[in-house]
Amino acid sequence: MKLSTRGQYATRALVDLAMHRDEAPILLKDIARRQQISQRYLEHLITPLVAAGIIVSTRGPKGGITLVKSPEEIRLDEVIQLLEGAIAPVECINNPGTCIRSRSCATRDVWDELRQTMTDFLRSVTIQDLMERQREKEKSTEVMYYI
Amino acid sequence: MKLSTRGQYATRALVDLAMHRDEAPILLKDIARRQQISQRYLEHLITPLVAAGIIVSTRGPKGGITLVKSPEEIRLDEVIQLLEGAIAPVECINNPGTCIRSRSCATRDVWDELRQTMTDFLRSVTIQDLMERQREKEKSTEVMYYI
DNA sequence: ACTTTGTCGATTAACTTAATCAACAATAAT
DNA sequence: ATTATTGTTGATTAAGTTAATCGACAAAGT
Repeated sequence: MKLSTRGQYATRALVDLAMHRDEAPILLKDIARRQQISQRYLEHLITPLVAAGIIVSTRGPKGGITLVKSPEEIRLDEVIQLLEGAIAPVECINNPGTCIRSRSCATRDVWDELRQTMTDFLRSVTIQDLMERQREKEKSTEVMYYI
Repeated sequence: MKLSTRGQYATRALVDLAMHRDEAPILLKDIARRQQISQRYLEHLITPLVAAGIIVSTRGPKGGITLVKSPEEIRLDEVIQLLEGAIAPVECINNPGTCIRSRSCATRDVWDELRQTMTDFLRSVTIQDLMERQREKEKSTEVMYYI
């Protein structure tokens, strides 16, 4: 019951992008360094975000990627769905055909309710929320050092 | 973000066991046939359930497995945890040491809230609930045939 | 031209999953 | 006692997935 690194990294990349929005476009290299993600790997995670119109990329010197959808409109369920495919705790939720028991299976109904619960939660969190939480965390850390 | 077949099959096996409780002990062979699970595979899935005291097994003729914990006391979060390990959408939830960002990572906090949301939902569902839902489904199916 | 920066498809090593198999242990029936 | 039945356990394996990495390429600014 794990999220792959694709969803995790893409989320971190988007928060990073939101936090440095005033310096856009941002280099993949910088996101990779700050978020400790392999740049080669990150390149592949960016593609679906561009395709979905969440970010745009510009090549060449002074290029990089830029957040175009506003952070409060980017919800985690969308990010996860884009990077990992449909949220579904079991295969038969998306493809009922893969199991002949689908129509009459009570456990399947419960997995579908679990899917709904997870989706509802993820939909309630935006990149804006994550950015604010991160700012808050960093502020606390400063205070900690101060003490 | 998938449950493995271990959790799915074990859940189905427990519901099957609850539905045939009056005929206990139940043969693994029969559960495997009714639930369309490989018997060889199922053998491995019942071990943790025995270890947790949810079922007991008796060998030899007239043997099989018997539910000893009552169905309304068996919660799905326990079943999933036993078969798949701790519920955690990302590795750093259980092992904060695997990622040095753990202490200062806002996304990690959100994954932990997701874990809590999932756990709460799974804890709210018991094998008894699933058994009743299954009975209800089978009743509806009969009516369907009737029409 | 040349450098910078993103894009894309192919490949790969490591890991996980979902089984399967064989040898074994316990128990009931005869 | 012997035999048939039933669960137990550890080893093995084929297939699939994950998390990268690599190289060749395309676009854009200087």
